[in-house]
Amino acid sequence: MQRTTRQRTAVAELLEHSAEFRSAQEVHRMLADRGESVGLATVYRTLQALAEVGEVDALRGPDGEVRYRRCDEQAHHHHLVCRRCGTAVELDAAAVEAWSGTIAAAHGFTAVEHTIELFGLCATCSAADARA
Amino acid sequence: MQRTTRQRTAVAELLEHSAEFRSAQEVHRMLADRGESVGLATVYRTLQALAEVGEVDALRGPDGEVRYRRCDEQAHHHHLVCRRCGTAVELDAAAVEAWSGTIAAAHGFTAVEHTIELFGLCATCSAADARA
DNA sequence: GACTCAATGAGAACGATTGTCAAAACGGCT
DNA sequence: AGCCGTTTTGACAATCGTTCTCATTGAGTC
Ligand SMILES: [Zn+2]
Ligand SMILES: [Zn+2]
Ligand SMILES: [Zn+2]
Ligand SMILES: [Zn+2]
Repeated sequence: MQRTTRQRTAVAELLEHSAEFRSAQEVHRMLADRGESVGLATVYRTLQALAEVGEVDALRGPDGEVRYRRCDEQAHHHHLVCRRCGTAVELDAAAVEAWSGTIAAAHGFTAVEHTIELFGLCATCSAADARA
Repeated sequence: MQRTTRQRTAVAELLEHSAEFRSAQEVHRMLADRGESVGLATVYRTLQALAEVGEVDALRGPDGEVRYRRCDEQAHHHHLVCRRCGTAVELDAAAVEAWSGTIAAAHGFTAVEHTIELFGLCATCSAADARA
């Protein structure tokens, strides 16, 4: 049976209060800074578990690192993510979904999945950039 | 100045005759098997260079590996890729392009880029799977 | 052929992620 | 509270893709 441990609680807690996408390494470091140190391997395991259950969303950034975040929307959706600070906007892309399904079928592909994410600089980070 | 070497020719040549997305590691192995051995570092450098110039398209598969392939379409486009054999279909997604641009602007994001790729099993691989 | 400088490649270094396994900690039970 | 079987943890090693280093090689030029 699934047990409730200090570590799992700490990780879930952190994501709960974070609006940005965070990598396992970041979570690990942030918890350490906060004095709630959790083993790196455990952070990875916990995040993956949460993602599998659908508790959190996972996506691979342009740099190849996988990032996680707890989304409001439970259903399938995509994101517009700030590549600087990780802030994300949840997108409902019904039109795009339909498009991908149709295209795939038209080419005889099965078991189709898709990766649709938008990366940019959020308003805040854009402003900061302009000032610099 | 850019020099023409046996290695660069070999890599370009291989991509030229391959319809599938190939990773650097795969290219390196394939060349070795074919007797045209090229250093791994060189393969990486060459593929990246080709990608930068737009000679080939690069995309990161679900497993995190970057794959390259020479596409017919020179303009910006996306793909429907077989996650088994790497075969790819080039997609013209004007509608999706417009969508991503509009969405991004609506949220105040700048310098927006997008990742839009579809992965599945091509007709051939689907059939092979069913038989097994 | 001689010279110069880009290119190569073997191997080390890297950074993210996964595997290992003995020790620590839950949770149910008494 | 104390026991116990099972789950979890975490320090550390191992993987894996990719990048870096730097001595050696070779393309292009005269
Ligand atoms: Zn930002
Ligand atoms: Zn979708
Ligand atoms: Zn296939
Ligand atoms: Zn596009």
